[in-house]
Amino acid sequence: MALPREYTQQSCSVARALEVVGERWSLLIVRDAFFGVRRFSDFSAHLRIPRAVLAERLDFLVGEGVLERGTGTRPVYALTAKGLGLWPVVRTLAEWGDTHYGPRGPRRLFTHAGCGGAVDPVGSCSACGQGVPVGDTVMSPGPGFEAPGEGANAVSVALASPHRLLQPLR
Amino acid sequence: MALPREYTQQSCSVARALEVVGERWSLLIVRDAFFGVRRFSDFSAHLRIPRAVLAERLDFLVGEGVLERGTGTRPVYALTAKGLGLWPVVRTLAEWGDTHYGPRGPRRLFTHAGCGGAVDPVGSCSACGQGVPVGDTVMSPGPGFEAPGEGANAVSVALASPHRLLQPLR
DNA sequence: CACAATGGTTCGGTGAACGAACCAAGGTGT
DNA sequence: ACACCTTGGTTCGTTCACCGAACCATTGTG
Repeated sequence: MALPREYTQQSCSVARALEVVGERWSLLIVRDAFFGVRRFSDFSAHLRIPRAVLAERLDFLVGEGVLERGTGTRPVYALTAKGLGLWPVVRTLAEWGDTHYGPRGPRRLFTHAGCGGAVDPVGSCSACGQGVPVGDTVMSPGPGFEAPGEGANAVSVALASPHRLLQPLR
Repeated sequence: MALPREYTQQSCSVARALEVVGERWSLLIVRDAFFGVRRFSDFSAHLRIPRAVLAERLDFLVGEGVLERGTGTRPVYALTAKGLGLWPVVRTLAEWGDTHYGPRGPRRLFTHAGCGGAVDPVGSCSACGQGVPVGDTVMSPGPGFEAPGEGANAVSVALASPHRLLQPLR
């Protein structure tokens, strides 16, 4: 009963959510999916995560309806509508991390693709006041961003330039 | 180097944040701190967490400046300003959990202590439009709330009625 | 056709989480 | 003042999650 992902005694939505995304690596996989990572090998290369763990996590997230897997032997993984709902979680975590562990300011900036205004964690544009869908959000390197070094993987390199969220990397 | 809480290869604020709060039980401890839980035994009773794990987590969160510990052999634990910054994370997680794993609607409602308006995950009051500090937020049972059963611990019982966030339970 | 890329799966080792037991100090009641 | 209870831990042996290395089958490319 006391399975490592579960919080069986908790009658609480935070616990229910953590049962899905609270395991080690899960939220980083979800984050990468928002950034447009789609392929097993790209998740693996970017996250430097053991392949067995990645496979298990992807399976589980697909099973919970957070991600969906394309067909074939070379499937792509994409966030479902349910998975898209995790953006405020990812974003608020990033903001907190930036504030307290980002000495040079935010690593990523998020702007509205249409008007260029800053998009807040729950998706409002500071310039035009509209709710901005995740897919209309452009992510750019911020002042705290560390450029990929020599020999960095292709995903890190691709994510080092402005890029729409959810846009597949390839 | 590949310590279980760390994500050493990640140049990312989400990863930095998860290094602090991403371990099993940490975010639930933080959640409970928002609810006003202050004592070791109360965290232990409410979370049903192994005591060694709780002690280690509290130590770590204190070390990271998320919580502070009072003096004496019976210390109270309270969120620091840094810890308070995690409220949007906790709240957005709860919202996502409510949406997808709460068949009867939200388990908790959050209202502005002054005017009674609904408070959104980043702290805006829907009635008066003001930013609402966490401590001015009243948490009440919502439609999806499950009342504590027979023999439930005192913390669950205390949290079953409307209560200001951060207000110590005792 | 040969080789590389891809998406896994298996395996043994290490460490985290677990429940049970123990312990020292402080608090409370008689 | 003393005995007992409560509190906040700490220790310990067991189980399992995560890890890195190795292996493998299928597909894609030159």
